[in-house]
Amino acid sequence: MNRVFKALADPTRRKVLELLRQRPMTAGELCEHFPVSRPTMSAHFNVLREADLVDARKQGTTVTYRIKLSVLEDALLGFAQTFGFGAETQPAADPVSAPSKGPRS
Amino acid sequence: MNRVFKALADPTRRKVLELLRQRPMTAGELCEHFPVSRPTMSAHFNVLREADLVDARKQGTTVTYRIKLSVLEDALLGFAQTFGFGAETQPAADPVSAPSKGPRS
DNA sequence: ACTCTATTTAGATGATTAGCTAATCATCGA
DNA sequence: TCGATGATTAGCTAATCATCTAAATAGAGT
Repeated sequence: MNRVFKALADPTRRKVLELLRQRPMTAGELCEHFPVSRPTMSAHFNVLREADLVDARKQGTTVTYRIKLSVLEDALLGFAQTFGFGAETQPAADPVSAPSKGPRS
Repeated sequence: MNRVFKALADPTRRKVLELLRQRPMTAGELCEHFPVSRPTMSAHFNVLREADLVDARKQGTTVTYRIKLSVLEDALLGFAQTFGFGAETQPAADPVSAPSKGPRS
């Protein structure tokens, strides 16, 4: 869980997660949204992957990243509950695990 | 909001917040819970204060820290809502601002 | 096999961070 | 005013971090 908070500490990584919330995206596609080099973005992806916040799937030459919403939810709401707020939750619209959409990890 | 997430990135600071959730505590009192030097803790307090997550009140020679639950809640749940979870919330039990509970200033 | 494209790895650099000790500041009680 | 106590500031080191360029890896198409 420490890794999750560490991962969330960087605004670039938070924005990556927000982009992935809309739909899975390839590394290159994600890179286009940021003014930093590709290797830098790759490093950010690594941090997110080590925090288990995203899933990377290689298809041919491209890598598609997919947010793992449940991991984010568990960390965020688990922590929130420690402080007494955010007790009740509904699983939320999940473009990844939604039926007949993307394959789940 | 970036400062909040930066502040939450350190486990010591997260634990400080959890301690302060129970009741306001003085700097020295908080220090007793951690195996690091007082100046180090003082630096952590600064980070928390700059993130507006705690309020410091000086009374004589001691400084009492108090969590600002609403700031934490806004950041945490605001971010959570970006991802679709944690939509409904109740303000949560607040030992600090609750009437006739903890020693108020 | 060659080449083009997508992505990651290697290696370097400057900035930030967490930690320490020693010193300072501020307040209280005698 | 002096000395003790609680807390912070100053100044340092070691480690981590975000970033870069250049090079390596891995498929796909010709």
